[in-house]
Amino acid sequence: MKSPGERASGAARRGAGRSGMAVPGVGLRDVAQAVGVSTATVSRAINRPEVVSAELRERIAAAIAELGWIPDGAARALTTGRSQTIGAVFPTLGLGDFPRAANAIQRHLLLQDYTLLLACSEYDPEQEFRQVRKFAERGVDGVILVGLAHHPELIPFLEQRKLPFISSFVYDPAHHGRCVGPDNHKALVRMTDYLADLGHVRFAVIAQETENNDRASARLAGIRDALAMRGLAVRPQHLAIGTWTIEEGRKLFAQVMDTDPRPTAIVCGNAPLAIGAILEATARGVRVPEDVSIVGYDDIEIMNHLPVPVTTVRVPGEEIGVRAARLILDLLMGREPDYPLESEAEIVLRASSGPPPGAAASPFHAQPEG
Amino acid sequence: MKSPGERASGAARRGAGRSGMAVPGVGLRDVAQAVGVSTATVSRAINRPEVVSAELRERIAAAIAELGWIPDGAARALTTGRSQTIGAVFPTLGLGDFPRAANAIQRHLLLQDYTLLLACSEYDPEQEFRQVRKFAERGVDGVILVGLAHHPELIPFLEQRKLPFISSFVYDPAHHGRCVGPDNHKALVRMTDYLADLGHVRFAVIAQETENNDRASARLAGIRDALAMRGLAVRPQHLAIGTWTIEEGRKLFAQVMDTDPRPTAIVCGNAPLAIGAILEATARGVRVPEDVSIVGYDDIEIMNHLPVPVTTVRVPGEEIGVRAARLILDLLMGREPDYPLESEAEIVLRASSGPPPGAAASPFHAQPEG
DNA sequence: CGCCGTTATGCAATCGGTTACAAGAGCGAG
DNA sequence: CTCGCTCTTGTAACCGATTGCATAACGGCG
Repeated sequence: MKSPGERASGAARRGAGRSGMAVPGVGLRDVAQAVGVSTATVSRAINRPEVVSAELRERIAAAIAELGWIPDGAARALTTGRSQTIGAVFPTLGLGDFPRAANAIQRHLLLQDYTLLLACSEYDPEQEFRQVRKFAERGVDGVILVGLAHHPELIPFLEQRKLPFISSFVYDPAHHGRCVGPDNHKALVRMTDYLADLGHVRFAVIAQETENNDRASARLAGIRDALAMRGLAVRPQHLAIGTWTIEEGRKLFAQVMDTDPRPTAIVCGNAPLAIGAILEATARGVRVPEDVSIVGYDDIEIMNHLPVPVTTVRVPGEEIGVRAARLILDLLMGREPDYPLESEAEIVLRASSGPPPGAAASPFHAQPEG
Repeated sequence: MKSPGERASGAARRGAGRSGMAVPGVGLRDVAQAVGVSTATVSRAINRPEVVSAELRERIAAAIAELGWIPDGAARALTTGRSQTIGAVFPTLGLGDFPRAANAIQRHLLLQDYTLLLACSEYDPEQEFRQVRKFAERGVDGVILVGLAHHPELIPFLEQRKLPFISSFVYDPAHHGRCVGPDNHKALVRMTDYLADLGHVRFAVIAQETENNDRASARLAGIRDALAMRGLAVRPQHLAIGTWTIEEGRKLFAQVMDTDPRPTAIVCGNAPLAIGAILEATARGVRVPEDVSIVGYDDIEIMNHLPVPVTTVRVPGEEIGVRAARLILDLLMGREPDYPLESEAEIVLRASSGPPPGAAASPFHAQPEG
């Protein structure tokens, strides 16, 4: 047996070599040996260059480049206790601003030398919890969730393990510092007010299932609360709940329009539903906005290009993604965030909304408040 | 100094505790101690349950649940040389079937206890390479790329490190076993043949930049080759290259239609371009397909719901995702894939394509070949 | 000329599991 | 009763980096 002092160099030590290593055969030891210094010095040259003499630093850098060495993340994670990794669980990547935000998170994390682990829950809290446990196992340093409603054991799990986490796509003052996004309730209050100010009184709502989806639920509540302020409410037959496909939007549009009295304004809870509603309307010869106003949520590109461009709530997905990344890192480092956590959900006015049928077109009807 | 034998239990040993650990204060040692066995036994109970007696296995499982222990991925990765992690670099998540495929990959990997690291290259080979290097640093066991065209150093880098990798969304017999997806060339040959069989001779193409994008480039080549077989070609003024937005689709549609002679068929290289073309056509009062046929690529939901439903190439994103996940794992394990690697790109006929203006409508014109 | 503070570097323990090898227990056969 | 085999479990080295502490080199100062 060799004494500890005379360990063979990495390259020689591992024969056929385990597969799966970052750089088969090249380890920190080999770099150290090549330069003629200890591994400690090489390690310091990487992590705290200022404590290593300039000349040595250069020789080490040269050797690293020469050997093509890449530090082993697992070993590093083991000693430092940080994996430089953040996990995010999104409901899906096929809806609204989620892909944009995911991309933004990933890009921003990379700038700070962090890597993103991404998973989808498909709106199922069980699955979300499973994904988060997997992340914990992989040793993520923090977790980005979507929304505030989760599996009952999820938050305790994260807290017990002291894993920092934030909620995105949602802002709630009660959770300040732990969430970034728009205030969904406020956004739909404003949208509803805008429509009501145009004179609408018969509102229909086409929205996603609100169970396990606090954002959808906040939007619905926003509509209801804004209407209630004016003594109005959504008739049961004007409330249609479904998924997030265009197909569904068409179906639900038909459903709420086949009622008496008909609604004069339809608020859609997500982009595909709004697209479906608009397309079904044009297909049926229902004029938008003359016969019925239709508004959506999420301003994806097509909203502005449909036969009738759609009035919608614009959620700044890119901004939310970047802030989510910043916030989780700040939380991790114990820094105080110095940027707003609430994103403004802007109401983008387009042709799909107008005064209700029969109302005198006011000369200045299309100005939303604030 | 303590002798090795009398190491304190994990919980007691670490005082204030490093942050960032999966389960602060609970380690394999604590589980072992709780059950009164060695760490080796606990480890075996997890990894090779069959060698541990049933009774003990149960007590260990109970203790693990009791203590809420989760194995530390970094430590495990360090010793085993595998991180149970796969990295994927997609061009973007905002186009076509990419989100669907990403989701499918992730879901399938999770079933096999693997975790997905996801990044986007934004069609920039430099960035793709950077992301892959980052993945190598994180110790991924394999890499899933999109397409066959990459940074010149990317493949050598992966090969040098013996990192298994595959290309997705592309099938090329020359790379059999290392790619999954449709044959882009073949798909567009078929689409072009279909249009030519309808009687079209003046083709326009609206497509993405082909530099750094071998799939777009294969599609373009498919169109050209199919036309050449009939002695036809795309006029320079009928070839418009752009990005992948609806806006761009509208612009390029206008561009190729403002020519003389006009094309009678327009082949679009991706979904947003096709959507833009269709919408611009209806906006301008150009009748589809009476005045011009328009076909697309990727069958995302909206293609079937536009004012004129779009004939398009359906790429099975879900299937590609699942197969990509399977293939990279098979490669990793040295297993032979027992499922097809080439995905059929189906041509979905819809209302946007028909005979060219002036042609006698054949009674049976809309049947594509095999 | 010797003492001491700096600065640069090396030594070796350590992170938390995994696994080769050793060792003990139990059992049937000779 | 002993030998040898199988079945379980324990011992301890090891993965590849990080980092507290020790040490060496150097220079300034009294």
